[in-house]
Amino acid sequence: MTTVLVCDDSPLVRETLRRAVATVPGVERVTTATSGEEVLRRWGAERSDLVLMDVRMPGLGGVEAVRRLLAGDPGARVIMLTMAEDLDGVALAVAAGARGYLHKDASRAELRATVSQALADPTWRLAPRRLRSPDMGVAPTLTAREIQVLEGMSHGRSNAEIGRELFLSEDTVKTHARRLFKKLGASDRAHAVALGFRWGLVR
Amino acid sequence: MTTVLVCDDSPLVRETLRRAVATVPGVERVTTATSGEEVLRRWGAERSDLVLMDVRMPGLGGVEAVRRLLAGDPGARVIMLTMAEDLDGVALAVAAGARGYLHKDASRAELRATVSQALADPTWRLAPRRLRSPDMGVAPTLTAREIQVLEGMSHGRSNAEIGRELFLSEDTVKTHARRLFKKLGASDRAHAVALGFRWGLVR
DNA sequence: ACGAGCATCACTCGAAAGGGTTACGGGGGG
DNA sequence: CCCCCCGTAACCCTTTCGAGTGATGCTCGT
Repeated sequence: MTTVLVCDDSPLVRETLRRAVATVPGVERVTTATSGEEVLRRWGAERSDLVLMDVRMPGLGGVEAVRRLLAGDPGARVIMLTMAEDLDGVALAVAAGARGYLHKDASRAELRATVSQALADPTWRLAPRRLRSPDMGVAPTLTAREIQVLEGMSHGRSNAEIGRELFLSEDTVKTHARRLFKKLGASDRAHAVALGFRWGLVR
Repeated sequence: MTTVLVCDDSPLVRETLRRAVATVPGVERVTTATSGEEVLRRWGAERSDLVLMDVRMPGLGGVEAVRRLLAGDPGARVIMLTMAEDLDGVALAVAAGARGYLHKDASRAELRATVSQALADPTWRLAPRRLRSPDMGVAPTLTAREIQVLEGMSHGRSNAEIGRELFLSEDTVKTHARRLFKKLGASDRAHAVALGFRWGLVR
């Protein structure tokens, strides 16, 4: 039973993809999920032969979802979907183990061809593109506090202001900041905010 | 001839929307565009009664597109489309003159109802939500240089590094930075990068 | 021809940020 | 039980930012 799982937070997009994938020869079942969390939750019970997942999703981003999925099941095949030229996100997802990516921009035919090929060849894999950092399998798993600090930064608040807001000392905020910089590989707060957006950690 | 213009950079989404809108009673023609630039370019030749436009588009963001469209034709009716909870973007778009917004998240029925209502009542307008800044009609029209500087920031580069990259003195970069901060209403580079992402100015 | 806006650069100054390091209590996993 | 990670906090020290101000040249539109 060849099953493909489509994961996208928008019902409109999800439905379109579901219908398109259903027409691929050999595909017998197309299931859908609305979030990375849902995919992970259901993976134990029902695995799929191929997962199409949006890079950009609220909550757990697509990149992080792939990472966790592959951590639990290294054999899972995932193709990332991307709206625009979200090269960073895609590169990171591929580095995290996604087999390839598709512009939603792709024509229906292109989409079907890619799905078809990925299903036919279990080892199929897009030639890795410019992956900025070779050891980029590491997860930017930020803690709750770190995300709060990152959000504060994305709203233009200084460390002192973030501290007041979260009832922390400025020094503590700086510690969280330093740690999240290291996790994200950011050189400063502006970079961290940018990476936060690209990873889907903040909006 | 009641015409609705659908603008989204993704063909898949665009087609889905086009088909959905076409089923709304009273709609006689649905045209599509793939970018804000295209909408503006074609507006002089062929106006539409209603525009559905994605907030998040490469190039000219949806927000800026609305602003420019309304600057040229204050009577234009625009409904913004948003993927996720891009509240900032939506708020800014509404402040810029969009009549309302739709989660792509919305059901087909909801979409049709909204389009129908907007067409029926030319004065229809969503109750303005939390618009963070009341005087937010101002455009974040960044110059090419300013965007280059903003992009540099989003890649974690210091002013000096951006200067070297663009063959400018650090002081010049700082001038561009200060100006773009003012335009965006940003308090620092991290905030500017965040706003850049929300406005769709950088990726 | 004039002003507006853009791009360029310089100088000062105070306020942040960021790196390094240390520390302590708590929770969870091996 | 011990170690690692998280959250909290502090200290030092250097670098960078960001605001303010002023100045010149260019181009475009009126």
